Amino acid sequence: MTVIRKTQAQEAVLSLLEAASTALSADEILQQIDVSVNKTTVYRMLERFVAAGKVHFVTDTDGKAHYALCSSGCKQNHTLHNHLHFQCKVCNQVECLPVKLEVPVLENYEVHEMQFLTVGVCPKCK
Amino acid sequence: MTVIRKTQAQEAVLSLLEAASTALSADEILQQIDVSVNKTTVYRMLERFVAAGKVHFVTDTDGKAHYALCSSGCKQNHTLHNHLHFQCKVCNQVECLPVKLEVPVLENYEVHEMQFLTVGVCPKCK
DNA sequence: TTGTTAATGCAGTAAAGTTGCTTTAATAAA
DNA sequence: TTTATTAAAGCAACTTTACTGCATTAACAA
Repeated sequence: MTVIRKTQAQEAVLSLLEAASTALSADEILQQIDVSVNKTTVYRMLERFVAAGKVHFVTDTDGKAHYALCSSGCKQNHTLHNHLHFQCKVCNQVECLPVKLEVPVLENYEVHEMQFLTVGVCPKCK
Repeated sequence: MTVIRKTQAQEAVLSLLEAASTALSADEILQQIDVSVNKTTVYRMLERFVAAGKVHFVTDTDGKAHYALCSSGCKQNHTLHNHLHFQCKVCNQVECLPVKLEVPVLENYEVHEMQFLTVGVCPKCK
């Protein structure tokens, strides 16, 4: 396994994700970050974090990916993220909800990941 | 409500979706359709079908939308599609699974839609 | 048969993300 | 502390998916 180096950019992105109350898109990260980082760098970084199991993402209905730190309970069953996400149609933010869904075993299927998304209007935007 | 007219292109897309065993992307529809239809037309058509509740879609992890006909059991609880989908990492196909997930009521959230996606390797590709 | 307007086609555009390649800098080794 | 290695960053060009505006065509109701 290749080592992940402690760079200014990576630390900045990680602390952004830590402080965030919602799952951030690459775009949101680029807007909110206080150090100068290239777009490609952010994408590659997130890719590494996901591969390392530090971060997971959900793709919203518009096809945009939103990234969030993996919490302790986040991937209980191996690397599966069986918790619910919510996408607000008004503010376009996506958040992880502390709600786990039970999924029956899918005979003959090999399941690696899960992305459970609910869509509507969040409490703030109602 | 505006009327949906019975055009050659729309009938062709609908019968493609009917015959399909997987949820089709706009691209797959364009490749498989036997009449000459413009890309934009397909997108607008699908948009209409979704608005009319005839069709639903799931966005895969890569951000691409896959469309499937709504079956009778598809939207029992109003317009929610609380069944599971499966995206195969090998053949990149997405299918509707006859598995419904129970979602607890989300206090203070207004839920309009759901997209439940599992990702891995399908029986055919194993 | 005709008028209305839903649906189509075309061209151009936009957003999200990726690729190839070079350069920089974090870290291990000397 | 210096040097070597290579992970990470930066830049520019590109791909894919999808959308927009506008002109044209063709369902279908009257």
